[in-house]
Formats: sequence, structure tokens, C-alpha cells
Amino acid sequence: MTRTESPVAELDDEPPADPARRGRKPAEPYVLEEQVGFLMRRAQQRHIAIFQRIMGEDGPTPTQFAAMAKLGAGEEISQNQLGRMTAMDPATIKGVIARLAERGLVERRPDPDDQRRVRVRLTTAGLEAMPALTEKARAITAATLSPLSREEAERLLALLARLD
Amino acid sequence: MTRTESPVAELDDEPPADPARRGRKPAEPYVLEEQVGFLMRRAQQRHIAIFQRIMGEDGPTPTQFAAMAKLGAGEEISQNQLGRMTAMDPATIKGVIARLAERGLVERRPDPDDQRRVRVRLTTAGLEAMPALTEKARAITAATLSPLSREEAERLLALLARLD
DNA sequence: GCCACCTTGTTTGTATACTAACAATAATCA
DNA sequence: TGATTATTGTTAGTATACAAACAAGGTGGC
Repeated sequence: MTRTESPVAELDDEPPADPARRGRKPAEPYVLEEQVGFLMRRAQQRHIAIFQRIMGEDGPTPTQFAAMAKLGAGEEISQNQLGRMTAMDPATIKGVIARLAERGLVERRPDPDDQRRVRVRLTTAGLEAMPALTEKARAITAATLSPLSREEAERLLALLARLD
Repeated sequence: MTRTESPVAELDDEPPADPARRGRKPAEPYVLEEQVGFLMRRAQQRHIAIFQRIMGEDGPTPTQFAAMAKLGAGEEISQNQLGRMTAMDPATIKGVIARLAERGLVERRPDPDDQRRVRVRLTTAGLEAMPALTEKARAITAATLSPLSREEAERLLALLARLD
């Protein structure tokens, strides 16, 4: 699982990298469009655009739907724990849950056993919305991956999952 | 995080998922951790954390550095055009340039030939900062891709580039 | 039982990102 | 030329994200 040597830097035909360059030759250029960060940002922009198009005007955002998906069949989960499950820090999940609550899709109540906790669950409206939303979510995944073959898509997901 | 089985449960064959599933079988579950959007968001979170660690406390953010990289050797580019080159819409690039200007790394001046335009370029301080920042950017890319072999990294970049 | 420490949640501040609406200027075409 | 259209930039509003500082409720060590 370790990788100590040469970075990536070779989509074209470049000489090996060198950390200390003192007045040396032009060396390899830094090409923004070939950097992981830039490519991921662009891919995410496209994905989010697809998400909004399919979910529609007043549909949930990606993080809102992630929270709803984890609340799934009606479980009650503490706010921070839900944040951990959906890769959001406490400050972020707080806002997401607040907006879902404003729209009547989730409800919060104090945990009877631990007064620090806020338990969150889907409302009836939220529960009823889930099947249609989940179908849309599948369509969003499919549309995002549509430029790739099924094998390529699986390879991409496997590689992304390893960047953790 | 639970990583149980194969990444992509199933794409079947058709991107457009069937809109109506009425009382069908249990069907495949929707597993958040296997969706592209979720995996990309997590990968980006990790990348941004690496970025901030290596660039340091008062280093540029990813978008700020992207803008600086495109201004490169001292070219003067209009604000919106710079936004297009770095995948930022006009409202976003405006804020990024404003913050870079506050820190004295770029400067703006009206375009003499087109009064709508604002031309942006690196200041002397910005220019002088670039070599060290670019070295750090290379280290960031390498660190982000470090869980992968060189071949895997190249495959990932190629796949991400196709999601456009 | 008490105190130190950990966890949970909130608040504030900074930085992306995008939409929508708008103003000013250029470019085009009838 | 004059009107329509396009481009450039700004402003306001919504929604992530994270850090840092804080309050308050649990837990364990002694």
C-alpha cells in the first residue's frame, strides 16, 4: 500500500521530476489540466449539475439525499453519527439537517438516554419520498458514468475508493 | 467504513433507469458508499486536506492556486476568461481574484481596448511565489495519488478526464 | 464522590460554487 | 445608422465544507 517513488506526471512524455531546480532547464511544465485535483473538481461539477437536473428544482441536494439515504427505512440516528456516516463534519451536518427539517423531510428530538444527543429520523413525508428519490439517484449515478463502459466505471469506482 | 463487496453493484445495461418500479422484487439495495458522487466527494475531501497541509496556514486554496497557475509567467488575462480556463463561473472567479488581490498576489486593471473587461495578472510578489508553490503543488498531486501505483494513477486520471 | 477528560452539538468566520437578475459595453445585422 | 444580441462583470441568495472556540452532558480513574 505504499508508494514512495515517482509521482504521476507522465501523461505525455516528460523527464523525471526534480525537487530542487536551480536555474535548470525548462523542465517539465505544470499542467493544471493534468492534476488530480483539477480533474476531480471538474468531474464533480458535472456530477452535481446532473444531480440537480434529475432531482429537479426543489429536490434534495447531494448531501441532503446522502443523509436521507442513511436514515433509510426509518432508523433514528444521532446527528453527529449521521454526519460520520455521510462524511460530513458536525458543523456541516447540522446545516443539512436543519434544511431538511425546514422542508418537513426529517424531524429531530432529544435522545432520552443521552441529553447531549439529537436523534434524527425521516418524517412520514420523507419516508414516502424515498422510493422515487432513490430511483432518481440511480439514474444520476448512471448518467454520471455514462461516458464510460461498465468495466471502466467499475475500475474508476475501485480506484476512487482506494484514495481514502 | 464498511467496504463489503464489489464497488459497483450493477449498472445493468441502460443508463436511463426505469422510472416506475411498482411493488417489484426487493431489488438491489442503494448503497451510498458505492455511488460515484459519494466516492468523489470523499476523495476530494482528502485531497483538499492534503492541499491545505502542504500549502500551509496562509498558502493559497486550490482554486486560488489554479488561477495563479494559469496566470503563470506573467500573462494578463481577463477575469472571466481566467474563470473559463480554471473551470469557475464569473461569480466564483470574482471572489477568488478579490482574495488574491487582497493578499497582494494579483492585480487588476481595466482593459484599455474593452471597457467591460478587467485584466488580471500576477504581481511581483505573486510571480516570485510561484516556483515554491508549484513545487508544493507537485507534492500535493503525488501525495493524493500515493495509495495508487503509477499505472493505476494514470488510469484514474484518464478515466476522470473522460467524465467531461 | 470528584475531577479530568471525552463526546456531542452549536456558533462564528472563511472559502468555494452555482443561480438569477442586472448594468454596461461590444458586436452584429437589417 | 439603429436596434437586437452577446459578452463581461457585479450583486444577492442558497448550500456545502471546514476550523476554531465554546457549552454542556457523560465516563472513568482515583
